[in-house]
Amino acid sequence: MDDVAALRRFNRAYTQRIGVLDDSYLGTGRPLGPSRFLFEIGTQTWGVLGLRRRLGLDSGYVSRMLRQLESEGLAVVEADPNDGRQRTVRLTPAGRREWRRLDQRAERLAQRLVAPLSDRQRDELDTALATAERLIRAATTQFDAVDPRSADARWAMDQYFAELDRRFSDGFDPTGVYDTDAAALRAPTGAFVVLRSDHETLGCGGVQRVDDATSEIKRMWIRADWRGAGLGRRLLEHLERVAREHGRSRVVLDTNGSLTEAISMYGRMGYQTIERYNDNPYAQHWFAKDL
Amino acid sequence: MDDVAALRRFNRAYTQRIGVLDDSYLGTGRPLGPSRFLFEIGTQTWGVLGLRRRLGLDSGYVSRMLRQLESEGLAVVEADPNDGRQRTVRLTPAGRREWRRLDQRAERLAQRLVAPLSDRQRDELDTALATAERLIRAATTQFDAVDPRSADARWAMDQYFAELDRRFSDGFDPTGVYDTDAAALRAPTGAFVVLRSDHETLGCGGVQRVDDATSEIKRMWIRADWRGAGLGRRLLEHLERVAREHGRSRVVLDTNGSLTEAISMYGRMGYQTIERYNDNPYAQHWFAKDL
DNA sequence: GCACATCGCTGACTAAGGTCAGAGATCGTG
DNA sequence: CACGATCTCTGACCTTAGTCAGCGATGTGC
Repeated sequence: MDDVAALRRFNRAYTQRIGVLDDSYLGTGRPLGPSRFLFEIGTQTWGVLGLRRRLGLDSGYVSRMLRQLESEGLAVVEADPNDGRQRTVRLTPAGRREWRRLDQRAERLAQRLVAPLSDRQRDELDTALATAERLIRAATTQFDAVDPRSADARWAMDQYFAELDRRFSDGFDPTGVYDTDAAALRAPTGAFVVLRSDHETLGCGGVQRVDDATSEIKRMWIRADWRGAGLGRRLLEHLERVAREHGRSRVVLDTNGSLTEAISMYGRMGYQTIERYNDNPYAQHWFAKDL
Repeated sequence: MDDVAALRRFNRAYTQRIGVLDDSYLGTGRPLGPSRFLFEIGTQTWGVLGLRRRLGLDSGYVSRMLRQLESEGLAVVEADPNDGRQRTVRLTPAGRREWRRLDQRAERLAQRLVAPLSDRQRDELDTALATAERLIRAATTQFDAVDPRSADARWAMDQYFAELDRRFSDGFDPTGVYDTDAAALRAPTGAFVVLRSDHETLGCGGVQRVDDATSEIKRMWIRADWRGAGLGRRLLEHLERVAREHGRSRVVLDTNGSLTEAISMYGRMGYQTIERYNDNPYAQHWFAKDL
């Protein structure tokens, strides 16, 4: 298996050198942990719980770091107005200054690192790293089952509907679909998943029951700037797997003629054109696949 | 300066995920330090001093780690036969087994990471990472002034002479040049530098005095598999800088007609053809540049 | 053969980074 | 309003990773 040799070679070469970027946290008179944490807070107000989950840190450890940042006047921790158990954190002006300092340190280190390269080489490096980042993020994108009424699901669906509205010749009217979806795209007979990378939502999709043997795939959407990274294929495979887990032997879906990329993907993935099976006014093509 | 935005974005995306590759050292029932050290020893016999320098570790810390590896029967530490103060270390069969285990762990982690990608995407990732690795290593290559009689210098010159022998139509006879170079390419009137990346030597080059106003550039060589990464240009600039530091206002050099890449680089770098200035039997072109 | 440098080892020490259990406050549900 | 669940915080504790000074053995230059 030489598949991953390049990855491993790169990793060894990289961590030794660019690990230096993390050293930008050093020499700030503050240990690495709190520095990194401060940097992660950045300019937003975060729920402490979410931040902790994202960084995978222990509750006690985070609490102590917050006390330290507070005592240095860099951050303020307040109760979450919606949930008195949770707390939120944001940087004070002094904290933001410190954040900028760290940011500039990292910037300078990065610049010093590429300084010996020619302009053309720097462009080449930019391109290579952007490509690698995209692929690595695509590879590590998570498919999370969520409630269709959750904030993430709602956001993704809104993006999806907005795009439909732009692309369909007569626009798209989402009236009523939230409620329908909320009921249909849930366990035990349905599901809704969002694609997540870092704290970004990259896409969504759902399945719902048609009859005991059949599920319908709905609301499949990938963010425009993430298309072509293979996420659509993997999402479709994922939803088919979910349908199988629901005991179905067949999936169906409908689509509008303007969604050409989607239509060609369905073809590649083994979907066959079938007769109209519903009265969706926006649908112009109907597909099915045996699982 | 958006120059380094891609680098920084990549770094954030990468370290969070591929940092996982370093976690392959974890769960071995041994702390990270000794594991990493064991892996670094690998299949060779190393001088403890060299290993320590390479990894930048404290003498006491290393000593303790060696005692631990010894007590677990993974490594043997012996006196260096050439220097009773120094010690050497190598892995026992059990140590090599442990090394293979770590290697396989990292391999599996890397494979799992890229598993969701299609074959085409994996190829794309390989290419992007190989490009990035090459550029990053090129950018961080060190130019170290060394004695021309040192082992590294000797190795690089041997490579260089072997290549000349292959490329010159009548071959190349290095008899006597080692002694001449040993005298000429040294402080205070000369210099010899080797290009290093990790523990590899990627190239070499030297300058020697011609007269108080003039230095000659000699033995410029870049490893064949590292050409095109801009190292030649940087080496030439480096040697010109050294000549300036020696108070020279002009550099000269000679070359053989078969070294076409070198000749075109001299042209790009502002060198002008001049008359024969020496009786080097292999030289067919002579160049000069005012500093 | 002497002075001095170098190398490895040991003991003593430290900071960083983190884990764990339990207490107290608050929320959601019936 | 009672009950269990959830979140934060604190105190106690631990390992890891590393530093530093000094000692003894060995090498190098004169």
